[in-house]
Amino acid sequence: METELAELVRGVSHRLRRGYGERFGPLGLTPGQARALRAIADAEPPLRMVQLADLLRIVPRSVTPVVDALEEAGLVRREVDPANRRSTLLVLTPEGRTRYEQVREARRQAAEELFSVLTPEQREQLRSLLSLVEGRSA
Amino acid sequence: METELAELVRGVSHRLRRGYGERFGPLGLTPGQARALRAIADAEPPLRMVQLADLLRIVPRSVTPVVDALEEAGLVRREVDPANRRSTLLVLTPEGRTRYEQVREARRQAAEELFSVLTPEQREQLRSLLSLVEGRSA
DNA sequence: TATTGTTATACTCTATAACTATA
DNA sequence: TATAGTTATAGAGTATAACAATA
Repeated sequence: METELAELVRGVSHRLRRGYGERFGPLGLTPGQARALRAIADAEPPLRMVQLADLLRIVPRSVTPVVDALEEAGLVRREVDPANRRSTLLVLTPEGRTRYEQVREARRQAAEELFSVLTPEQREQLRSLLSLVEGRSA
Repeated sequence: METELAELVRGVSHRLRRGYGERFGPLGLTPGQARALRAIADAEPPLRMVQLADLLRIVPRSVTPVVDALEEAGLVRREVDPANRRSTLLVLTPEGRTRYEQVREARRQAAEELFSVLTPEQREQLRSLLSLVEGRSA
């Protein structure tokens, strides 16, 4: 019973990831990079590396190559925090802003495709149940 | 809206995988190996490599290292299919059977821990909704 | 010619440990 | 001494391409 639930979660997550991969590929981004770009774009004021790690729930070391890729692609700039020279601020470039809009649309399409079989009420139900499992307020 | 759903699925799946990893570690298995062991143990008659790949929804090439690990651990034996010498049959050893029982209990515990916040009715609801998304009969 | 499985290789995501610069 | 980030390294999971053996 619980086992089957677990397998279903795994399956849906797998499909989701695959859908993202296919849609982000043409944008030159992996799902992880797209996710980081989104976090950086939504942040105000600019994020530091540790904060991004927290948001993505990965260790700071694992953030480095992700930001490296975004920086090489010209989407994000690293800036030294004037207030604390140990810290790095992550600033979106104009190209980054444009790409982010495309990422957002790609995400929307992938999620829409996957969850299109559900009615709005069912989606809300699913969202509520998963929120409970995630331990956030439903 | 759909985006948030997607993020929730991702988070729950991540927790699930982490829970499995912690519990399978002492058994000397990665989550992927445990999953393959389960498929092999449940199969009757014995699976061939391609069939296992199909069940796990990965390409045959990716099955090879998983089965390598299970065979090195003495849990599974590769046998040439007498009916088709190109094929490899995957046979569980007695140790494999024992380990599989432990894996099953570990899985059960991990899933129970994660979904314990839900009532039985809510679990059934969640299972039903995810089944719809997975495109199987709810 | 098609199928089964493997060798070789590579990429994504994530982790731990040790180090540098700064506080 | 503690914090922010990096270099170095590793392991899990997955993929494509080329190939051998068999059908």
